[in-house]
Amino acid sequence: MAYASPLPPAFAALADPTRRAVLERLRKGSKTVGELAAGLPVSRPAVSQQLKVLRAAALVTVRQVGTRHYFSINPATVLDLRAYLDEMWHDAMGAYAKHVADAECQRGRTR
Amino acid sequence: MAYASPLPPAFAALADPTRRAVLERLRKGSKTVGELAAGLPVSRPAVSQQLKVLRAAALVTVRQVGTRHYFSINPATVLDLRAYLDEMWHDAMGAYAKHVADAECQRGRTR
DNA sequence: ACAATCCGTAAGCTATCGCTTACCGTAAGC
DNA sequence: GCTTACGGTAAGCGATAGCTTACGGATTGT
Repeated sequence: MAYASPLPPAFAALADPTRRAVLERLRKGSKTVGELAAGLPVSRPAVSQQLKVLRAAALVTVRQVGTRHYFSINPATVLDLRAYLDEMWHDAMGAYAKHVADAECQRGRTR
Repeated sequence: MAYASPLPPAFAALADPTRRAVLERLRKGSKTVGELAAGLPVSRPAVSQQLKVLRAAALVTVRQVGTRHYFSINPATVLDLRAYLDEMWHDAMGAYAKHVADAECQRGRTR
């Protein structure tokens, strides 16, 4: 519990291919806006806008050095998303086990 | 590795609030379309369309009994998403550690 | 055979998303 | 002080997402 508030924007942020491509390029370390845009098929302002979304979702953080803005992945939010999916997986497995058990019980009764 | 192909639609599917609400109601066990729609602020066809998206993303499975369609969470895909985020978290932590080490080295050199 | 239940699909509309171009502010270098 | 590099923001546009209503197909029960 207590994962309600900040996660929806994070999941929404992960929906866009460009944003996922940005995150992929940040996995190995921080990069500037220009560096990111150079390796992507969209313009620099587009990357800047997507970084704004990623920052609002707390998926990345910025570190400014002169005029350069170095963006990095925020591991905490990634961990929160992972935990949310972990709980969902756990619940789904539990529900599946219960379903199988019920079916087994049903077979026993009608045997 | 090997998580490239099916995950993008799954992440995109998790972006919509209605679809996340559907998944939330499936955590405790399978439900029919009508049952899901009854607890949501949208129409039944809307739920049906969202279930189609979730099914295409392999996030849910269907089990048909007569005219009823029981939907359940597909734990395998949830696990795949979790693993992807796990790797991303791991890489991001590694990059951060390397960054800290470099900064430390830099301080030592200029001291 | 007929009525009722359950659900998927088609058509259409509105809102939002993501991109581009153009512009402006800020910090470093000569 | 002026120029150059770097990047955030505004305006505008085309494409897409998600919803609604209306319809049709399939199964169950009488």
